[in-house]
Parts: sequence; structure tokens; C-alpha cells
Amino acid sequence: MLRITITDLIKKTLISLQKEKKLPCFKIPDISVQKPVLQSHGDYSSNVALKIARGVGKSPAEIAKVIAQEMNKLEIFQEVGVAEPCFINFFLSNKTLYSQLKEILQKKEAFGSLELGQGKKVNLEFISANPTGPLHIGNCRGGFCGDVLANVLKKAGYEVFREYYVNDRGVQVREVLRRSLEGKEGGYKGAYIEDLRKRKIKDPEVAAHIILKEQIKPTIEKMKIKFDCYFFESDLYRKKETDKALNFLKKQGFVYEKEGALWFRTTDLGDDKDRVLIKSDGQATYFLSDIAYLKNKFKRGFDYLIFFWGAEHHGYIKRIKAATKALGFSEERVIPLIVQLVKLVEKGKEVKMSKRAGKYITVDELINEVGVDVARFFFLQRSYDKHLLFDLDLAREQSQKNPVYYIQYAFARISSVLKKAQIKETQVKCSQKELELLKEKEELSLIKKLLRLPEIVEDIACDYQVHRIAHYALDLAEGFHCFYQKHRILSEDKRLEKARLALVLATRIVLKNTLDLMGISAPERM
RNA sequence: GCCCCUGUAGUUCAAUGGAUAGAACAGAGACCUCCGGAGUCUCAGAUGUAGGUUCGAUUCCUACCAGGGGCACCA
Repeated sequence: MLRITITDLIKKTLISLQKEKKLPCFKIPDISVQKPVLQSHGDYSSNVALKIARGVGKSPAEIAKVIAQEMNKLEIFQEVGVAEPCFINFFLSNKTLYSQLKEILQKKEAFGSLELGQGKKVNLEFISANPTGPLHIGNCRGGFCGDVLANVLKKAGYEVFREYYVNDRGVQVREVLRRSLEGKEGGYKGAYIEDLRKRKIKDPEVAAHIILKEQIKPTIEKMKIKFDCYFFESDLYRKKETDKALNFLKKQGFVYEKEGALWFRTTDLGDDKDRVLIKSDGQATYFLSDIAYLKNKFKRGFDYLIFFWGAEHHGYIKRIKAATKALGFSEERVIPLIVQLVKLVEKGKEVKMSKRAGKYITVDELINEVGVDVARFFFLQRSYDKHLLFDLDLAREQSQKNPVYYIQYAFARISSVLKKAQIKETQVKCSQKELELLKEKEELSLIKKLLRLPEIVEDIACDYQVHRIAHYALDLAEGFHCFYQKHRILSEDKRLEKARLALVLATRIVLKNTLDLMGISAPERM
């Protein structure tokens, strides 16, 4: 991966410059290499000179000059320059681009894979909607983002386990279902409740499992999400894990009694107030289940626990971090991701949803109307901390204009050209000499875009922001459309044709890998 | 009252503290003898307000203004 390579090269250069006494001794900081906005500023750039100038006692310009001079000797670059205010700009040599292109063609579906995770085990819990009814649009966001994050982390070299936590025991769930089945105030309405009533289902816990099986699971399949496990809260009780967790906390001295209830002194561990574990009526709270569940996950050997929560749960973070610390684990191993709420807009007005009134748009309805590819892309585009405005009219009427088609269209075009050229999945054997025929602006620019996939995977594996991949996919598709528009692939010049077909094949590979990560289909025809 | 998130173009969104703030849709215009026009290329258009931190702020800090979401022996 180029960005890592360049970072390493800078580090090596600094060390050798220090050895040669061209630079004084100092501790080498974390070096950041970024992609400049402007092409004229190079393919990559670094502010390392500015960063180390503080501790070195030389002017940044001087330092940058020395580093650039040294790095100019490296073959990977065509040029290493210095620009105001002391950025070091790296221009890749075309030779580097061609060899990287070859690598894509060799690696195929493995292109973009990293060993960043070193096989560490990650538990990714998402959706986990209460089994009281069908999934609604609010569940979509965390669902799709969780699924894609799982894909990306796997690509980055983590061992990923996807989990859905089923609150099948909680008082609230049981109470709501009981009221719903009996048609009482405070219950939910909807066809599925009617159906349960007709089937004479009385037990709320049975109802919960039926809803999970008949409503939620089929929808999840429709969303093209796969879970490795549905974890039942009731199992924690059946196996006495809640008792064990409570006893553990007691032994650690975190538990006290007040007004007939058992409290967990979470304030000792950074929470705003203490929390109840056992209510005065003897019932355990969800929080106790969650602590037992946390313990259970660590016991299963996960290095990191990632959760997707809606914004309404933000207050829960301190609590779960406190529990983590009380259990004796480092809080860095628990990573809660908060996604802001989804607001539904129709005809310019917000649509208020109510589960109680049976008034909400289900995920099934949404996917039936716009298709799973459009739905996935729509929810993937935004960063988690933005409120997501879901415009129903746009999704319904303008699906033709949806950017996901722009991306898929690029793939369809590629397939079409390859078909015409009668090239199947087989490798185009293209020599370095032939690849050197690719020197048009659009060709080189496309190659550079292809090479960014591993960087995107790395970035997401570090900050979990999956929307990066959606934006990358658009950028990649644009790169191909521009190239396609400007230059003919099939031509009389058979050597050039071969080189361009190699580029097209490589684009196909990277586009396919990107779409796979997003869980969006790559159609040969549209 | 306290806590969390957000204020960027007419609209919906981008931009690990970096260089001339990017797209898409909507608007104005151009490109079909040509591998799929669901495409390409032009033009026009934006950082809520006031301070601070520093070589450099859309990004970090403070105050204010505006929107959303939380503050249970629910989760």
C-alpha cells in the first residue's frame, strides 16, 4: 500500500539523515501522509517538516529541502518537491503506477485486503431491535452501517463476529406484547399483532420469538445482512450469568442497597449517577443483563466490542464504560458508535412515526419500493453524527437519478466492453512495455483512484466511518466514466487496446471489491 | 437546568489542524457518423455570530444564536 510505503520511506530517510548528521537527533513523530486536494500538489504530501521543526531548531523550509533532496533519489517517485508552507509533495513515477496496476490484476478480489487487524477478534453488535414488531426505518441505518463496517474490518484483517442481541426477557418487552395481544392501552397495533391474536398466542415470550422469526429475520435477509449469531437475553438468566455478574460486582464492592433496590456505584467509574441493578420489586434491570452480556463477550475471547446505538442511547455510554472498568477490562476495548436519528420526509414534511399507533414505514416496504441497493447506499452516504434526512419522494420517484446507478452503470459499461472484446475473467497478459502506453491524463488519474482502495479500508478500520467507502465508490466510478468518455478502448492499435483492457479489467476488480464491501450488487447489465 | 449531536451553495451532503472548501440534485449552456447518453464538459453559487489557541481553523477551545435527541427502580 502506497501511503504506508511512503510513510515508511520518510521515516527511513529521517533516520539516515540523522546518521549522516545532516539532521540533528530528535524523536521521530507520527508522520502523516495525505492526499492533496490539488493535483498540482502531488499524489501525496506530508507536513513532516513543519511537525519536526519545533524540536529541531532549523527552519521548516531547510528541513523540507534536505528531506526532499534525499527522497528524490528514490525510484518510486518521479519527483519530490517542496512547496509553501513547507509541504513535501510526492509525485509518483508512472513506472510505480504500472507495477501497482499489475498488482491489482494479480490480487483480484484480495486487492484492498490488509493485515492491519492481525487476526484480532471483533464482536460487532448491531440492530438489536426489540422483538416487538417489524423493523422500521430507524433500524436501517445502524443495520447497514454495521454490516458494512463488519465487511471492511474483515478486509482489514480482523476476525469479525456479527451479533444481534435479542431482548426477549425484559419487562418492557413482555409488558408491551402482553398489552398488544390483549388489545389494551399502551400496546402496539398492526397486522402482525392481529395475526398473533388469531393464532391465539398468549405468552409474550412466545410472541417475541415468533416476531423475531417471522418478521425480523426475513427482513434482515432482505436487507442482505448476515448475522453469525442471535444472542438471547433469556440465555443469560438461564445460565445464571446475571447472578454471576452481580456477585462479581458485589465482591468488588461496587454494589449497595438503597430503598430496597440494589445499586451499582457507577459514579466511581465516571458515570453521572449510580444505576439500579435489582429493582425493589426484585426484578433485574436491563443494565444487569447488559453487564452479564458484556462479561460473556469478553469471556468468548473478543479483543474489541463494537456497538451501534441510536442517538437516544448516548447516555448509556458512560454506564457501559463503567461496567467495563468494573469487570476489570480496559475501556478502549469497548467501542460504542452512536448514529444520529433518521428523519423521514415526505412532500417536504416530516413524517412522524409511532409504533404504538402502528404508523411507521417498515424496512420491508422501503426495500420493496426502492430496492435494497438504493436503500443501502442511501444510508451509507452520511457520517454517523449527522441527522439523516430520508426523503421518501426522492427515494421513490428519483431512483433513476440515485448515485448508486451511476456507480453500477460504470460496472455495466465495463462488463459490456469486456464482453465485446471477448475477454472473460481471464487475465490479460500485458507486459510492462505495453502498460507504458497508458499515459493519457484520464488513464493515469484512473489508476491513482484504483490504488486508493486499501487506504479507504485502512481509514475506515481506524475511525469506523463507513461513509468514506460510498464517497470513494462515486469517485472511482467518475474516474472510469471520464476515461471511457474521452478514450476508445477497442481500437486498431492492438497493443494500446491490450493495455487499456488491462486497465478496464483492473477497474472492474476494484469496483467489484468496493461494491462487495458495501453489499451492493454489481450488475453486468442494467 | 444538565448532557450528546448538528449549523458549509437554493436543497441534501463531503473535506485524519493544511495549500485555490469538493460533489450530487435543482438552474444556465455545450457534446450524439463513435465500445451503453443511467454518460461527459462549461458557467453560476457556501463555512450561523463573536472571540481565542498557532506558522495555518470548516475542523480544536469559550460565549452566543438556531435545529434535533437524551436526562426513570425503561433501554
